[in-house]
Amino acid sequence: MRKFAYMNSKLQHTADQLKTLGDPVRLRIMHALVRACCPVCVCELVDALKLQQYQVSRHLRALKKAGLVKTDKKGTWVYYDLVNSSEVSSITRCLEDLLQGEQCRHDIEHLRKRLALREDGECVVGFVSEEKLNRKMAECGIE
Amino acid sequence: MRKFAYMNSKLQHTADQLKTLGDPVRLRIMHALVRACCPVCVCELVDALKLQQYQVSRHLRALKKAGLVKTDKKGTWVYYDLVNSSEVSSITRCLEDLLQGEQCRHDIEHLRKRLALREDGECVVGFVSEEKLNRKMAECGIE
DNA sequence: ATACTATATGCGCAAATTCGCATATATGAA
DNA sequence: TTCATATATGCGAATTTGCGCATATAGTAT
Repeated sequence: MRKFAYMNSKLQHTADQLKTLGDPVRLRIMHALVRACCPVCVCELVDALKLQQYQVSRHLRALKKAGLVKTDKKGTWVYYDLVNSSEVSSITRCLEDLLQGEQCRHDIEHLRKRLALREDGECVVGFVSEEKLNRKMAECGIE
Repeated sequence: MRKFAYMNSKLQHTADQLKTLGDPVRLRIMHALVRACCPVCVCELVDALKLQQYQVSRHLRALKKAGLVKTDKKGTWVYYDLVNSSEVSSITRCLEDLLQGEQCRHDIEHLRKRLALREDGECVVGFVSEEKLNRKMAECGIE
């Protein structure tokens, strides 16, 4: 970002947030967090979105810098969640409108399977293969 | 924008729109259009936002490319207005939330004065000085 | 201590964006 | 035609961004 007269103003802050959202991967991450309705850790997002770990990590950092997500570290795992503010709520409401329909359906489906691997609501495995995911789902009798 | 596997998808389209909005000047333009509740021409925006003509023109082009605004040419004047779609409505609703309060208040105030110079709802002057604007407002007994 | 795993980040390159300046285009008037 | 005005845009330099690769950091377990 360049220097503007109104740098650091709320207007600039809002612009930064929207600009940060202006990326397909970050939209997918935000959408996943909205739909998950709970904090999600990096490895779960990596599996759900089928991206490289460094990609997810870096995009999450951008979202955090923009004040859109917050972190909660639990041991080795870092859980990301939407910031709880009227500002971010307005944005996520808009995203739900814009991303409705078929968009990101695969992400949400994969995320659902991945979250099923949790124990006591906590992530207990790292990056996981597609096969393991499906095996686990079969075991649980889920779909 | 770079090439993605999902280039040209609706997801990319949404990302493009949000990215386009991720600029203070473009936010001010969008906000002005929302508040104006009517098509506004370039010279009116230039006066309202106190920016260079080429700046406003180029930002408007970006907004148009992103499918956020549309144009209606009447003689030399080109009127810009918000695109009428559920998509854009969702976005403008969000912007109203995010930009509420003191933000862009000056823009709206200036725009109001500038629109008072219209005759029969049409723009009849080009770029106008601050003094002329205030004189006209005084004549009209407005404010 | 070592090994393993989850997450974060430094580096470098290529592509994209922004901005100011100048100028082009287009419409209307004299 | 010529002039004036409203709008759009080509150019080039500086900045920013996204990505891949490799690696660093940090927590856990043995």
